[in-house]
This record gives sequence, structure tokens and C-alpha cells, in this order.
Amino acid sequence: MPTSTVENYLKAILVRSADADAAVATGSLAEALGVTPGTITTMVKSMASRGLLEHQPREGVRLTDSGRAHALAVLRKHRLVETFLVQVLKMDWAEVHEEAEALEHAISERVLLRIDAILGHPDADPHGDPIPSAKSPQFDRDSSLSLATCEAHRQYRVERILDQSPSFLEFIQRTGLMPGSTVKVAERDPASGVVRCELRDHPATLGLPEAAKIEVTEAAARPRVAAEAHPSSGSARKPR
Amino acid sequence: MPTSTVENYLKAILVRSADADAAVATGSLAEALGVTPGTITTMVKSMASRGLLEHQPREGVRLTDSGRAHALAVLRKHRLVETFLVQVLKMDWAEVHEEAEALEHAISERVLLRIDAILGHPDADPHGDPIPSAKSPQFDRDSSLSLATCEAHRQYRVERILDQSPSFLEFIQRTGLMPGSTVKVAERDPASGVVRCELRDHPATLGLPEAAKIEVTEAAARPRVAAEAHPSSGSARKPR
DNA sequence: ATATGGACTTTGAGTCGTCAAACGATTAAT
DNA sequence: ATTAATCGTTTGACGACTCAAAGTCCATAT
Repeated sequence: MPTSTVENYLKAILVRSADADAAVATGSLAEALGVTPGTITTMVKSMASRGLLEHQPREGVRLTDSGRAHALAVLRKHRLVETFLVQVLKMDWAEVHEEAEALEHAISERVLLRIDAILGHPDADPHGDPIPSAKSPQFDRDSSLSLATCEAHRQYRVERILDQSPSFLEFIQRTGLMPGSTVKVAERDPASGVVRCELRDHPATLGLPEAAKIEVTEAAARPRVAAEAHPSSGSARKPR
Repeated sequence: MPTSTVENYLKAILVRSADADAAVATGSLAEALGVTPGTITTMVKSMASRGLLEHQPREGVRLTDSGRAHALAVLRKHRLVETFLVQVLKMDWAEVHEEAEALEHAISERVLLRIDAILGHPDADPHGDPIPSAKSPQFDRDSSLSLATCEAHRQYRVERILDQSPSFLEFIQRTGLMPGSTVKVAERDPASGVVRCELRDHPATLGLPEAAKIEVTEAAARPRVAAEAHPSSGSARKPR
């Protein structure tokens, strides 16, 4: 049974290795996990010896099948817990990430199953991040359209917020840019680095790097976010 | 911030020191926590140096006010979580103890407040153990009447089950002896060590040590932990 | 081609929680 | 009162995780 530290390492590697089978640089892990590079080397060696990943010294790290499976399980827990905290415990959208960070290591499979059932087997968490499913643990990072890249003057639908920091999430909430909302880019000025948007009834302004963290799809596309807390309502989109 | 290991030590000491201000023997802690006596000595010294308890070498251990406060907070978390798992997640009565054992160290005060509110500020968990309140953290172990000591041929109400082991709880559940149910001792035979009871519609037989783990009150008595005599029978022992 | 800078690894050390085994203290029994 | 038995403490060690600082590798700029 991996410790919660190891689980965090796995998760960090997974979310950094979604695209391609490129190795993940140990330096980026040190960054992400807030430890020194030496610590990463040590841990990575020990995890390699446990068969969770492969380590190409001086090049990077790649999850094995077993490591990836563990990592997906942790990610699934994290995202289901986040969804649960928002929909059932009515907690604030912006603060659940940190809570889930702790809970994901303490929740048993039994509890997770109950939560999943109560939520009606959602396939995305409140930030629009996909919830890896128990049976089909694909981890998709598909849609590459964001407010930084989409066309101007067209309606888009916010699908996903690629940043968990409370301050950013609070900004999103304040301006109504949560997943599910409809938005149009009014103007994008590379010179000033400013993106101006139109929401339903008000405008919003943000920087280009920030706009890139807001994934969108064409307004017509089918919704992806978890259903409103009602297990019974016909929105269980993932029935098997 | 105490680690979860320290929290477990605190909890173990608290539940063993409810009666009197007698010191808790380190040996009983080793037993309870499943570690060697030497480990207890070591940990206890470190906790003493942090002001969580006082250690009389070769005699035992006593919580300080600060230690007791921490311990009560952990116990409160544990019992609220248990209640939540049963009432909201509809989990099995007999298995929630182990789940709560892990969750109690991962749940933040914020989440706890939401859980408490959703449950309507209960004052006992599904096993009848009192939930220390946020404001009045008294820890009572009053009622000393059990199926091993109560009078025969009189109606009693089960208040509390003093054993968290799944197998015992499953037995309780199977025979319908859960807190809130009504029971009468039909016969108690010290020679054979057997207690025979009558439930609403069927009999039950158990050993004396087991009977002692089932706390009861006179059937007429109002729910043990004070307060508004809400006639909403059944299991919701404390609305509001 | 070689020197420099940046990324990674190694080394030595520290904390926490744990064990086994040797050692002391206290109590109970002769 | 001396001895046993029991209970508690000490000691030395280890695994997991971490750091700081010294060492190594390698790409590239001159």
C-alpha cells in the first residue's frame, strides 16, 4: 500500500505526463511538490524499485502500468471528493481542492463507491476536470481550445478550469466563468496581453496566461460537467 | 499541529481516563495501540515535552487541559464522521468505525461544521457514544446500567454499545439490539454466564461480558443526554 | 575545444514512529 | 527479607521522508 506521500508523487507525475510518453523531468516534480531536487531523486529511486515507475537518470521518469493505475485511482478519489464537497456538503467551489487533497488519502474504496453513487456517477468535477472512471481509466486531456486560443465574437461554453489555486477560482466564481457558463471573446490584444470577454450580462477582463487556463468548447457541444446533486434526475450520464 | 499518530495516542488516553483522575498505565496504551511498551514510553515522553500530558514514570500518564482538548476534538470528529457515514452515505452500521478511524485525521474544521449542520447537531453517534460538543466539551461516561446489571423482567432502552469491533456490531444488528431499541432481560444465569433477553418480537442470547457492553436505561427515561424532549421517536435522537 | 551554467545525483545528516532486546523498579510470594 | 514475576524504561537500530551542500553530467557559447 503506497503511503500518502507516494500517492502525491504518483499524482504529480500523472498530471504532468498526460501528453505523449515523454519522460517527466524530476525538476518539475521538485517544483510541484515543494521539495528539493535531491529528495525527488531519492523518492523516485525507491518508487522505481517498487515497480511504480521507471527512472532514466538525468532524463526523467515514466509511470509503469501499475503506477499509472494507482495514480488514476488517487485522481479519481480526489475529483469525486471535490464534487461531493461542493454538491452534497455545499462547500465553496474555491476551497474544496485543499480539502480533497487531504481526504483523497483517507477515503476507502467502500466510501468512494457510496459517494460516486450518490452523485450519480459524474464524469467531471466542479472545475471541469474529468473523473477517471473505475472501469475505463483513460485519462483524457483532449480539448485544447481556451479563451486564449478560441475565435473572437463567437459563443463558447466553459468546460474546465486548469488551475486549482483558491485565488484564481475565486476570480472565476466572481466573474461567473465557471464550467457550464457561456462566454464570448470580445477582444484579444497580444500587445497588452489582455483578453476582454462578454458573459451573459457583463464583461470580464483577464490576462492571456489566465485566459489560457480556461478551456472552452463551441457553445453547441454537449455538456460535460457533473449533474446537479440529484441522483434520480435523468442526468446520470455514465451508466455502466 | 499533532500528527495523526499523536491524535490516536490522545484519543486512546482519553477514553481510558474518563473515570477519575487516575493515571493511565502505559501498558494499556501499548495494548490498545498495538505497539511495543518501549514505543509508548518514547512517544509519551515526546508528548509530555509538548505539553499534551504529564508522565509519572512507572506510574502512568494524565492528559493536560490542552491534551484533553485536542483529544476531545478528535473524538468529536470521529463520532460525527461515523454518524455521517451511516445517515448520509447509508453505510453499514458495523463498518463505519474503521472508516472513521482514518477520516478523523483528514477532515478539516470547515468540513466538520458542514457535517454537523447537515446532521442537525446530533449528540450521540450510531453506537450511542456521546459526541463531545464544540462548546461544552464534557465527556460523560455516566449511565452504568447494562444488560449485565439491570433488573430482569423490566423494559429497558438500549442507549449505547461499548464495543466497536465489526463482528460484535454485526451481532447487535442481527439481533436488533441497536441503540433505541427496547429490551427485557428474561433470565440471567451467572453459573453458565448466559443472558437471555426478549426483544420486541424475538429472543436473544448472549454471554455476560457481552451483555456488559450494552448500556441501557429504564424504558421510560428520556433520552440520556438532556435537552428538548422532542417526541420524534425512532432514531433521530436529537433534532435541531 | 573547452569552459560555463544549469539540471540532476550523491552524500551526510536529521526527524518521526517504530521494534527487539537489555536493563531497572515494584510488587507479591515465599 | 530475599527472590521472582511483572511492568516499565533504555538503548541501538531501522525505514520513510526530508534537507543542505558537494559532486557530476552535458549542452552550448564562445
